[in-house]
Amino acid sequence: MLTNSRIAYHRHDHKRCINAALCRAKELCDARKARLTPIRETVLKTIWASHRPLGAYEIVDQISQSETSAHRVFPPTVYRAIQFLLDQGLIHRLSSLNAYIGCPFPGNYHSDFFLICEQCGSTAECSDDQVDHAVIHAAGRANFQVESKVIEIVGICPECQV
Amino acid sequence: MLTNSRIAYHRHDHKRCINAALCRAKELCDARKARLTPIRETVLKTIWASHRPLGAYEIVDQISQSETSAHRVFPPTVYRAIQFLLDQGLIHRLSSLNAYIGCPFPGNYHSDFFLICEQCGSTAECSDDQVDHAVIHAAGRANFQVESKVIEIVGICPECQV
DNA sequence: AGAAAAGATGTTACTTTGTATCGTTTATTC
DNA sequence: GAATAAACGATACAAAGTAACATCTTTTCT
Ligand SMILES: [Zn+2]
Ligand SMILES: [Zn+2]
Ligand SMILES: [Zn+2]
Ligand SMILES: [Zn+2]
Repeated sequence: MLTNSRIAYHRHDHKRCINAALCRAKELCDARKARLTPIRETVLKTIWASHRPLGAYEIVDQISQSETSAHRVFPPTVYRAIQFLLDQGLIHRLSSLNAYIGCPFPGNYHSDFFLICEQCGSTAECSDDQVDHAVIHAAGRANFQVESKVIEIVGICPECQV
Repeated sequence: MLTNSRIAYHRHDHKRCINAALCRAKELCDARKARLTPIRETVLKTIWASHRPLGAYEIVDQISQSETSAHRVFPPTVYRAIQFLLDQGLIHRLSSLNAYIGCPFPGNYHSDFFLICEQCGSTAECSDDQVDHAVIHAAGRANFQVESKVIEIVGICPECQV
């Protein structure tokens, strides 16, 4: 099972997460000749501010209030950056929260699911063959051909358990 | 595996689905001393008009335009009915679509997931122990304690496959 | 039966999330 | 360097969901 749960749910040097994510994003965009423009990078950095999913308008507010950005930023600008980052697989959308979170393993194709802590909000991403197989097998019994899946698990993370 | 996929994706006498759902709803609400009021029943019937998930405002429009309802119905009225039906387990919400669908097996506790056809929109509900176990097991490896899950699979239903 | 409490609905106004559109700017291509 | 494509700024709007309050209905208690 591929997961960032060991990091996401525990004390760690989060600057390294941010740096790694930004570096990897540049690499991938370079390789794909996709343009990681300043706003797109700012949005990505804002989303990576923590391991908690961030709403689009929270991103708008964060960026508008930050020192670095001279002027206010408008929703369509942020949504366009979000769309780009989704297309590049650099972030994911959590449907059950209407929020966005950075992908810890972009590039490597993975069919992922999310563990969302209802206490602290921290969210880990996982990729597990057994879950995939179970879903595809169950769908197959209904003669249903799987294209994509949304799997979002809500519960209590190791740090928040008594 | 418990599922209504045999029915939902194929020609069938859908009036029986509707009748069964309404009957079962009355039974359950009676047993629980919950009040299945006229609006609540109308909303349930409207959602059960097909096996395709229906948005809240589509429900508002359907009911407002129907002969039977004298006057226009407002969003909060519908949302309150939706909340009641969700609480009673008579319908489910599909987060990835912002839409609602009738539950084919209310009463029996089931941890369910959905197979959403991207062609025709028809959606089946499934409940499968292997999927449950795979998810709980994967979460367990991250020391994550599962409370609830959102599993929505998008793909092609048997009828829509070439 | 009648009063009081609880539950449900009607209505207005509002919040949150996400887009269509159009004009302008910046980068790429020829 | 002109033409084309891509990205951004800004306004306005659509879609999904809710807060608040008045009114009406049902249930409960005396
Ligand atoms: Zn981190
Ligand atoms: Zn937690
Ligand atoms: Zn049916
Ligand atoms: Zn179909």
